[in-house]
Amino acid sequence: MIDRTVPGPVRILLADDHALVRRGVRLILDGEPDLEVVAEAGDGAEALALAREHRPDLAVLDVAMPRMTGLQAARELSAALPGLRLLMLTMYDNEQYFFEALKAGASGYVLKSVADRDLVEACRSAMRGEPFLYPGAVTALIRHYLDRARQGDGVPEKILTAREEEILKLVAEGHSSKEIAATLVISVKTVERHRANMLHKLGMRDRLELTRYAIRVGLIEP
Amino acid sequence: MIDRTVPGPVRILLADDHALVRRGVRLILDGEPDLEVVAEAGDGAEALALAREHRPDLAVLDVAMPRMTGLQAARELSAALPGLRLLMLTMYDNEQYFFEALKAGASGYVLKSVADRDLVEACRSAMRGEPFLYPGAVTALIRHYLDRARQGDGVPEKILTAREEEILKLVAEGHSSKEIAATLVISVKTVERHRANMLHKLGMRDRLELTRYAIRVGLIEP
DNA sequence: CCGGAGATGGGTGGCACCACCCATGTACGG
DNA sequence: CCGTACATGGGTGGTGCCACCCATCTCCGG
Repeated sequence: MIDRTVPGPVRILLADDHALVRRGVRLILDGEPDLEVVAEAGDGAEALALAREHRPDLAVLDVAMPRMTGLQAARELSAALPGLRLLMLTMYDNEQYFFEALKAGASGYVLKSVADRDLVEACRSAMRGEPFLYPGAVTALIRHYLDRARQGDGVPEKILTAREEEILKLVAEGHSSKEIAATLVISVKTVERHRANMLHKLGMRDRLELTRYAIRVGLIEP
Repeated sequence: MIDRTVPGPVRILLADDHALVRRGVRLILDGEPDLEVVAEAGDGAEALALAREHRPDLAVLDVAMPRMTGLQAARELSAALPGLRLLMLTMYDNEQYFFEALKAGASGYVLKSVADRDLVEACRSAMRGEPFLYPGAVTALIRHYLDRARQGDGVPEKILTAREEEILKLVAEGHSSKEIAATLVISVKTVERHRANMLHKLGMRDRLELTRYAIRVGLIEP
């Protein structure tokens, strides 16, 4: 554990599939004396590898990345490097994914559209162990709390399981049940079973609606 | 017209809905002595207004922006400010889109994923009146040229007809052929005919791909 | 230790989608 | 005035999606 009483700069791992965004984030963060980007990853898998290598203090992760999403990466990183702080960076102000991010162990959630204003502060908050919530997230949090208080029931519950999300991603990318079954080495019926469960859970009618949902929540790009 | 024989820095209008991307692009461009960002817009409409106000030499436009897409903005800007150079910035390496950009009057097309490397060079190419094409675009261009050379016909022209676009919108919103037929007061077969024509034109396989296409080009929201 | 949740797999049937085939009418430009 | 593009409509057949039904196995928590 790094001795935070005599702090050097916070060592940051940056993961985003767009070099341009990485460049912007790096310039913003490296402009601060107490923050330093030590590694850049272009996808979730690379982030995981680089985190193991560089042991950063903080990981700033894009939610939507190829191969492994930022949320999956966050879960893996949490498990692999327990002391690591996590900050999610996203294009979409989506309530569901905001809660997923918190559950995946993220300390904060910053919208790309306002990131130039909030990002540095979010990093510092994360390192102090405090959550950082952009204003829209606070609104979502309050609305969600009120909703549950009104209905009187329990925790937000994860809408989709990890396996379902995996299959949703493939469905939304346009793969047929047969293709997905081949990819995951399971039967077509199981793929259809998962897809049917998702349709039921989300109150949707077909894979087209699932696709738009996946795009909305940032699981895939159009 | 500015006198390019005694050039000051190229005055650039930057339009992207993500402040973070704008920040990155601005830092990259302002780091060059011959380039200067004079205005930033968060969407296409704002870009149009700022272009009228600042009369920049070059506009760097994100393809996907809220309210008015970069392509729409490019067309409007071309019409409003004939001398203006245009450079499109995009997340998607999509052939169709790339040709739309060229048709909208863009001098170049740069992928965000490689923009930190290519962007400055693309700006200078645009100001010299030369096209800038990232390698993938060159490949697409050659393939397209060969396709047309083989078939012996002319310019790409408008991809979809007005009626097709109308039907695409409904398809992408998730309506079935029967519903669309009822809405437009035509037969189911005609709807299917139009849809099949679109699939053929765009080289796609099913309505799911059509949906993503519609989202990409800003015809509908996810 | 048992119940629930999750992942796995199978069968049947209806319907939408999609790829082929065919045709007619209109409008516009060479 | 004729060809081409566009919109219209019909038929046939294959395949995938989706809604139902059924089951087994594992894992975790009460």
